[in-house]
Amino acid sequence: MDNEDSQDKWQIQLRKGALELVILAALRGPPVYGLAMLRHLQQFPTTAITEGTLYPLLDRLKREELVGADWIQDGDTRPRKYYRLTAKGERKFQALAASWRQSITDINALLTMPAGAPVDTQGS
Amino acid sequence: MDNEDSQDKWQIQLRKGALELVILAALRGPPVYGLAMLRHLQQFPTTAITEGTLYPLLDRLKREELVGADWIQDGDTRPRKYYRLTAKGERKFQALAASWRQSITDINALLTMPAGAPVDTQGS
DNA sequence: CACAATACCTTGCATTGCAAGGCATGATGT
DNA sequence: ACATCATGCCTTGCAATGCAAGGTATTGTG
Repeated sequence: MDNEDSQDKWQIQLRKGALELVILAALRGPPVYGLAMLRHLQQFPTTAITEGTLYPLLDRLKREELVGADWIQDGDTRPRKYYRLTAKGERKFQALAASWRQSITDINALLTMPAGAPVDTQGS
Repeated sequence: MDNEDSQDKWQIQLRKGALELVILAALRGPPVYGLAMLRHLQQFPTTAITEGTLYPLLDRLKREELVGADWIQDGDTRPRKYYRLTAKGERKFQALAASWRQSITDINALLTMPAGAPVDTQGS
C-alpha cells in the first residue's frame, strides 16, 4: 500500500503532483535547507509558494521517506535543517517527471481539440 | 473583485487551473452535453474525471458566467443540457491558456535546475 | 409490470494551499 | 548586560478542491 505504484489515479492529479515534483527536483543536487529552497522556488511565479505550504509538504515527503533531513552547522551560523533525496525519492521523482510529461502531452492535445468534432467532418 | 483579472495568484494554481482549462477548451467548438464531455475527457488518463467532479465544476463555471447552458431536445432522445462558452468564458480561456504555457515553461526550467547550484560550477 | 441504460445532480469526506502567527537562536548596538 | 532585529523552522485554522457513492427522472425492452 502506498508504494511508488500509487500513481493509480495520480496522473490525474497533476494539481498535487506539480508542487511535489518541483520540490523533489530541487533536491536532486546537493542538500538544501528550507528557506533557501523557498527562495529558489520563488524565482518563478508558478512556484512562488510560502512557508506555510513548503514545510507541511516537506513533512509529508519525509513521512513517506522520499526525502531525508539532517541538522547541519555550517561554520558560524546557527544549524539548519538540510533536506536531501532518498533513493526512494529519486525513483519517485523519475516517475512523477514521466507522468508530468504525459500530462503535458494530454492537455496540449485537448487544447487543440474541441469536444464537438472528434475525428471528422471537415469537407471531404 | 473576481473579474477576469483574478489571476492574482492564479498562475500558482495550475492545480485548479488545469481542469478548468481543459473544460473550457472542450467547449470552444459546438455545444456539448455533460456525459459527452465526460467521455471526451476520459480519452486521456490525465483528465479522466468522474461526474462528481464534472458537474459541480460546470456549476461553478456557470455561476461565474464563463459558460451557458440550454436544454435541447435532439430528435427522439430525452432532452440534454448543452453547455457552451460565453464571451467572458472565451476571454478566460485565452488567459488560462497563457498562464498554463507560462507554468510549463517555469516548471521545465526547474526540472533542469537543482536548487543547490544556481548558475555555475561545472569544470571551468 | 420489472429492469436496464442514459443523463443529470447531490452529499459527505479527506486532502490541499495558504495567511497568519509563534517559537528559538544568533548578530548588532548601546 | 540588555533590548532589538533578522534568520530559520514549525503550527493553527480556514476555504476550496476532487471524488466515491448514491439519488432522481426518463426512455426503451421484455
